[in-house]
Amino acid sequence: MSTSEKSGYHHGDLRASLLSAAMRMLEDGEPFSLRALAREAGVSPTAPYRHFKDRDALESALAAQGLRDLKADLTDGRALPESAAELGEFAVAYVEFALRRPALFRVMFGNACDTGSEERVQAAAEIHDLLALAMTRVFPDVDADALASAGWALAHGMAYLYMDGKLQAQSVNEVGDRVRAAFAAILAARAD
Amino acid sequence: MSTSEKSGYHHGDLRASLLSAAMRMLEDGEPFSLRALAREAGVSPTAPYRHFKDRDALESALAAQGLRDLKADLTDGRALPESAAELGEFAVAYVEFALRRPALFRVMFGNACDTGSEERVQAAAEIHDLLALAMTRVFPDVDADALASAGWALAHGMAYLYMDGKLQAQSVNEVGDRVRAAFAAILAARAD
DNA sequence: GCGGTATGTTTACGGTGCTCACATGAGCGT
DNA sequence: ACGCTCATGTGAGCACCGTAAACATACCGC
Repeated sequence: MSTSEKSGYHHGDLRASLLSAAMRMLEDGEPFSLRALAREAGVSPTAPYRHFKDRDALESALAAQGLRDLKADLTDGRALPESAAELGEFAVAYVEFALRRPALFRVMFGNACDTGSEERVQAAAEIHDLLALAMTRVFPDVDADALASAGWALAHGMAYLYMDGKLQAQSVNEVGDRVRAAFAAILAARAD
Repeated sequence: MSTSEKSGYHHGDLRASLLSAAMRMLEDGEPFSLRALAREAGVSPTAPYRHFKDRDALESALAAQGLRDLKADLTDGRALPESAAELGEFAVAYVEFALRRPALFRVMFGNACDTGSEERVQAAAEIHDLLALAMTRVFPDVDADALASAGWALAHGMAYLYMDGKLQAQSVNEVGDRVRAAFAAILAARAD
């Protein structure tokens, strides 16, 4: 019945077990290996290959899940931004997601994502559309593509700079403040 | 005399050979391993450990060199930006560096850089100062720290998004145009 | 019940980073 | 010129990794 059911030889729901073990390891900051996942699931080292062609395939599944989680973070309990301030909160949520689950974030964005995984490209497209929609809602007058790229890049860049320690802050709250401040500052700057 | 001098047992300038071999591999897109570097230098697999404590130490040396190269790209043959447009060119140069040498760029920025390498932290600080200086020159009226972070994050984010295929373009020139457009768009957007 | 197939196992290969004990030889003080 | 020392390079070996091929099991439709 449940995923914890074990019938001896057959695991029952190995694919899901592998994914959730991988997710847990990513969030615990442990590096994960296919063999470690197999160990965790109590299964032989090569069993994962029955469910994933190779490591990349498993990572793509993780990435897709992560992208869906990120989208949920950005939409649940929050209306689409209507003002610059709300847009800033959007960015804060984006960066906080990255800082809360940095290893997952790297898996989600940190490679060329060569269209191999259908669910992954779709999840990525949804994020892209969501961000573009948010930007154009708030600033309908400006070149939509360029502005959407700029907004995404700003949040994405701050996420990476804090994840990688190039920018530093005492707490997650402080990071949030800095992200808000950065958004406000660049919107206040006038290109004359 | 030159570094190609070999006296049999002793290599002569192994440290430099390892670094330049690693740099070449990074730029050729090959993944590099300490053992591969040793092979390249015609030396035993463990010889590199006489010059680098571990892989991270070697990567830190590469990162430091990369950061110096990036700084040179941003300063040589270019005055410090005086206008928003020149600031955009600054960002374009930053992104083009990342796209020209993506693997190196990841080594430079893609980890927590735990202050282990003196030359690395200094090189990183110089980049940081340079970018902050550029931003505050152009926009002296706005919160300097926040604006510097925003400008850096914008360029950094665009670099990553294009490197990782989340944004796409036909050519490097087109990427440059998009970066300029993104800068222009966000500077044109008004927080009301 | 039977057979095909999805799933898991075993064994094996070549690669990795890294450690430790050992070999070499360049440079220095005498 | 001699001999020591110590930086540099070697070799064997460990524990891992991703992946492939051949084999074992047991679930499911006929």
